[in-house]
Amino acid sequence: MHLGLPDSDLSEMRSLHLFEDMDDTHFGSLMQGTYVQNFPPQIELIAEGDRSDFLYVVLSGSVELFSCWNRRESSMATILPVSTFILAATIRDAPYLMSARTLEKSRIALIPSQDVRAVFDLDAQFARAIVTELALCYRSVVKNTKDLKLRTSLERLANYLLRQQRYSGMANEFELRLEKRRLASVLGMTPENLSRAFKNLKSYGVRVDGNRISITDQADLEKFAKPDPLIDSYSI
Amino acid sequence: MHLGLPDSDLSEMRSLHLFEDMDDTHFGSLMQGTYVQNFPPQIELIAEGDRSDFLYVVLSGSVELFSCWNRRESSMATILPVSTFILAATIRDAPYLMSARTLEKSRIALIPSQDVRAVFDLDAQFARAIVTELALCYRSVVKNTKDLKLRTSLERLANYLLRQQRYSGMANEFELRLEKRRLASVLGMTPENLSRAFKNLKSYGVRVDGNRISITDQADLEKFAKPDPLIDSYSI
DNA sequence: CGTCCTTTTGAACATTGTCAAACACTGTGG
DNA sequence: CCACAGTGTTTGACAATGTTCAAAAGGACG
Repeated sequence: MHLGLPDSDLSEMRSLHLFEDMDDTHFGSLMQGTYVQNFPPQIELIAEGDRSDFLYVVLSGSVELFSCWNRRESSMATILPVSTFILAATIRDAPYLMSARTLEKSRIALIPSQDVRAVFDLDAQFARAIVTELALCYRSVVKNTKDLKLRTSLERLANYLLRQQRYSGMANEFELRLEKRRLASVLGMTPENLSRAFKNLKSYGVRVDGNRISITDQADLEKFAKPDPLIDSYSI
Repeated sequence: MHLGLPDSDLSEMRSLHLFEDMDDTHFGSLMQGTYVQNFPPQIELIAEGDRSDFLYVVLSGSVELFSCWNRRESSMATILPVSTFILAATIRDAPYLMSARTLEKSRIALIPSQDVRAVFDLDAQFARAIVTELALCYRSVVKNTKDLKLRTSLERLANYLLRQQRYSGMANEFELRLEKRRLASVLGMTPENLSRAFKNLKSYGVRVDGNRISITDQADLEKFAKPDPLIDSYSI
């Protein structure tokens, strides 16, 4: 028997772009089959190749999307609250292309994929929101591809730091929100190479102390990194 | 004064997945502002950063999507008839992330972006088709990212050849449909490196004669390439 | 035939990955 | 409190991979 979600979860879900403008009834029927669960860290939520039975929403904590091939693994993205993941597989009713694991203790909602597809056909606002969201995801993957193909690993790291700095309100000092080994994988390099890359950035005014980064010469770092809105912006 | 499109163009556009199931009236109003043009080879159709005023459809010929940063250029995709490109930018009304140029003499339709967005809200079938198409595009970029991050350039080339072979009906001999320098850029390597990579694949049963590829030891090549549907399939 | 462009080749170089070991940090259990 | 194991990070030496530059070879085309 399904008991329904707590109001706090419901209102949090409702505030997501994806569900914001949709009809109350439709939101209700979407939530009917939805359940919310707490997961400990390092739990594998889905494996690539699995059938896409659910659309996932991270309510708190964080989730890593990663992929494997031939005993190699690569970190593809980090999902922070509140956002969905694995939307495209849900839409296409196709197997997941990426695996997902919790990075920390996380509260996660699972919405049955077939309900998402059904409500899509009923609710034009919801359809509009899904398309907008999906187009954003698409563009963020394209930016990532440009980052990978047009930049060296040192340039990728420099631009990553500038993006994180912007995220932290342009402070000269901020914390890496990712383990270094995971950051290395995100940037498409080995941990050893990342360690050396940090050293190389010293000459452009980057100090590193554990997870604490300080940018001592903003102009110099930017001159080297050459950030570009068509690669490094979040929202455009 | 707009004269309307020739019937042959109209029916070709209509046969696109994107427009197949939509209402006649809506298709008509979408086509009203659309015009079709023939372009010579090597014409730059759009530049990254431009406002996304049109959704493009390649009716014949071919188009390369590419990106630039810091005087470097990378080939992102090749668009073959009949398909659209730059859909996500159109949906989000955001600047293009990629530039596009014709590779050969091409016939191309331009649909005003605002009309696409307007008809999206009127026609549920069309909305559904756009989401499905966009999800497919998203997944193909994700696969490309996995290819780039999880494989060496030699492995990428080997799997590219296997994909092309499948595209050519599993023939043991087929033609590269891309200039080698362009293929190198698509695969994220230099032309020199590609040339050497072809040589290295000799030991896995790959013969190269100009643009003609023959695979003399299928099993051996596959054993090396380890193709994976979650990276190398077109449609899943 | 000469010109332009692509492709190939060679050699030097730069970057990145691998492996092994040292180091640092964390939390556990004595 | 300390010793210890476990994990993540850094370092060094080396190997593999990829790039750059220069030059030669091959094709397409006027």
